[in-house]
Amino acid sequence: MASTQPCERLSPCNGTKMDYAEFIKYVDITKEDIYRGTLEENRERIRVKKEATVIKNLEKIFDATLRIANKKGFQAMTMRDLSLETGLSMGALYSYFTSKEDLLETLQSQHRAMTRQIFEKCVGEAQACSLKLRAALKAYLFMSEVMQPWFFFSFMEAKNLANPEREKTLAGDIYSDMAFAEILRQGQTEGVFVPHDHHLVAGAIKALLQDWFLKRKKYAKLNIAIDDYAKLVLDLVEGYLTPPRAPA
Amino acid sequence: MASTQPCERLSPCNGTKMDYAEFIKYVDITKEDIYRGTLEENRERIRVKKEATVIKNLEKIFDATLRIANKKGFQAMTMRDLSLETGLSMGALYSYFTSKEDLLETLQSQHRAMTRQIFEKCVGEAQACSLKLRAALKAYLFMSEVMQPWFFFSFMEAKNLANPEREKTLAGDIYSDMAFAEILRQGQTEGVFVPHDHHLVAGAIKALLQDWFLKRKKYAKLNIAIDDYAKLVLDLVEGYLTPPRAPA
DNA sequence: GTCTATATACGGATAGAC
DNA sequence: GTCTATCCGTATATAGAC
Repeated sequence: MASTQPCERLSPCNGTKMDYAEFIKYVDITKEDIYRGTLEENRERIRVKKEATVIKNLEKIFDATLRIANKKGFQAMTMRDLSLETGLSMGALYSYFTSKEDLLETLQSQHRAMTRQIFEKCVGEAQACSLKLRAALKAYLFMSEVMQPWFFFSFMEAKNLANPEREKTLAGDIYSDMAFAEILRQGQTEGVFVPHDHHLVAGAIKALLQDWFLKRKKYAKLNIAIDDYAKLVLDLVEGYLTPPRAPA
Repeated sequence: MASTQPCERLSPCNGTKMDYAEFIKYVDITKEDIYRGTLEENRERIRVKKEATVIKNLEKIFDATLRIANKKGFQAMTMRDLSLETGLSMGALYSYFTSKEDLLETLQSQHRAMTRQIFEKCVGEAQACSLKLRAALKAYLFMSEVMQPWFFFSFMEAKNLANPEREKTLAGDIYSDMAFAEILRQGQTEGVFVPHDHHLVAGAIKALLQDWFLKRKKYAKLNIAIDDYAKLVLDLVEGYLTPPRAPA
């Protein structure tokens, strides 16, 4: 709304030095945009009219669902659990979605929309391959931290989706794999990285990044900060991709 | 039974060159021992007497459970699904466990017993740290391949367990983390590896290894062989732990 | 040991009052 | 918009025949 110049907008992509603190601010802005956007799309299914009410309750419902489902699984969560946790009655819940499965799909699609949009914005602008790699890596990692419950949920419940939705989630996963692989390919072409299997290394990067949101508690217990973790992954990958200095 | 000398037994640990093919033979031997052992332990709960029948049906039940649950989740699997898939009636099923939850726990404990025993046997004998690291890494990876459904199941359903069992599974996970960390610590002490955070790097190794059983289909589609994957992980980790050669 | 038939309860979903 | 009360299918688990 405020007339800000483009350059005023935080731009985490242009920096190899971006850390998590900077990233948070950037994401909080865009997350609301996306959230509101998705609600518009799904407006048909929602019987409640007043927008403020919808936003408030949907957030309650999403939060509660993620909390319960990430503890004992979405299937094991009953609508009565959800009713208790949100403070909304069964009837009220069902005015925000048509079925339990519908709720699952909405959550997944919301997650896809958020991640894809943020990820693209973060990686898009970067220039040199090595910077691009760092930008993509941090974008994914930091995103998974801000939205940890979403990432965890999406990963764990992906296989339980029915087919049209299952494919979409899979596609989203492949998409980020491809994004990494493409950066690697480009880097190899330019001679910045040593020859390697792009898809294999891209997969390894993703595996390392996903571990952060899959085992968040473990890392908290070990007192490992996210910026340190980002550095480890970068060091591992760059050590592999960057040729050891030739003897003088 | 046959009087074989100890040295005749396959010993995958002594080799940096061990590959997957060798490993399979080794594991097939021990897996049956363990299997039979666990059955002895749980004998009380099982109402069926004839041992051959028990073994045959338990294997059917375990296989079917893993197949169904890994597709749509253990909670979503009904006992009728299981009855259909095994060819056993509901009544027959319940003579092998007391409840659905009991089945879940039996599976998890069976998995813990198998992995722990094999892992220890594989790592125990190795000597130098760098060899030990390779042995442990391959032991875990190859094990997860031979018993992929078990590993996948255990990972995905861990959070759905009730507390006494949940703790045990967590402990098993920490155990292998510690095993790696201990090797790393020793290696650093001996000056073989550069200084690093043992637990952090151990976690990274595990993350890479687990990706193999979590996304087996992806790797199959990419035509990546397990021995190649082992090499990638080793290269990544050794590149990080081993100092770049000093300029001549 | 395994089957069929069934008791019992629980979960998803809705109707209709407020 | 939200609640309470309730319907109905389905899931776990068992009883008892063979």
